[in-house]
Amino acid sequence: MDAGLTLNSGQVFLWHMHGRYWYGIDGGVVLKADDTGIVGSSGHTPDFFRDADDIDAIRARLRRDTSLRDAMERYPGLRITRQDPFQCMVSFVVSANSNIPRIRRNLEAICRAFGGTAALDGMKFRTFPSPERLGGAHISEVRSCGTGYRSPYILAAARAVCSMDFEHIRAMPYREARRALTAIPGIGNKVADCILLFSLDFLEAIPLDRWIVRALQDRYDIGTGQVPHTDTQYDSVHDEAVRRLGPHAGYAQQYLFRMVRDDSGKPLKW
DNA sequence: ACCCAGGGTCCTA
DNA sequence: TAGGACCATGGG
Repeated sequence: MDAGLTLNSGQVFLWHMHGRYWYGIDGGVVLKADDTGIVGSSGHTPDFFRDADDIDAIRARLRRDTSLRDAMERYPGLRITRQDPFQCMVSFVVSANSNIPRIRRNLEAICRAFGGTAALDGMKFRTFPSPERLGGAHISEVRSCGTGYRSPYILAAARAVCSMDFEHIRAMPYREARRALTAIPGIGNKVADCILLFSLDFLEAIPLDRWIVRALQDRYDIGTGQVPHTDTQYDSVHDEAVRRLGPHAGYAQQYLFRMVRDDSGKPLKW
């Protein structure tokens, strides 16, 4: 497992290197990681790097595809993360039409304004706020985190989560789970797929952003290369991609995303 | 002064 | 159901 690669692949935004370890916020706790996995925590220790997945079997299945074989050879240590669902939800609401350095700044501001504190290895951190704390904030307080027109969506998400059970969604069929999330204002299909893939164990979720839809068109002749604009278009592209890439298409998506970003001249920059 | 950023929503035909 | 405008903000 390559922690640096995984933590800098557009899945998480609140991780930093201190010394020879990575430290990151995952909900109410601080996690410590290296290439062996999670090696410390201020609280509980989740399966953040999805060690329970049979990664060899997943990679063997994906290797049947030429593009993915290339991507997996370039990024052998890349993994999907299993994040705190509420933090993941807010992260990708914030990500809409933004860029990674700014998403990171916005989320750090949210932790600073509303989050709790935790300590690990003698360092102090601000953790991610609870849904109740963030949902109880005033819109102007959220706006001061630099989140612009997404600010009311952040509040809507936090308040929705207060009367919602992520475990209930985790147990639903994929399409139904995605539907439950897109019922929340500010969460469309792409953001819902990020939440499902990165925090709720839906490995068939494929976040269809501008980069992935281009890659699916270029490499597989799936879709038009334009970002899907309606549910019908999104489902059509998603269904065809899963048919082509299999039930772990979410992993495939992450290898492709990393590769096309690196090859674009606009590599992921932290 | 432009254009773009891991989009979503609302309006129109 | 498909196409367009608009949305705040910061960087190149």
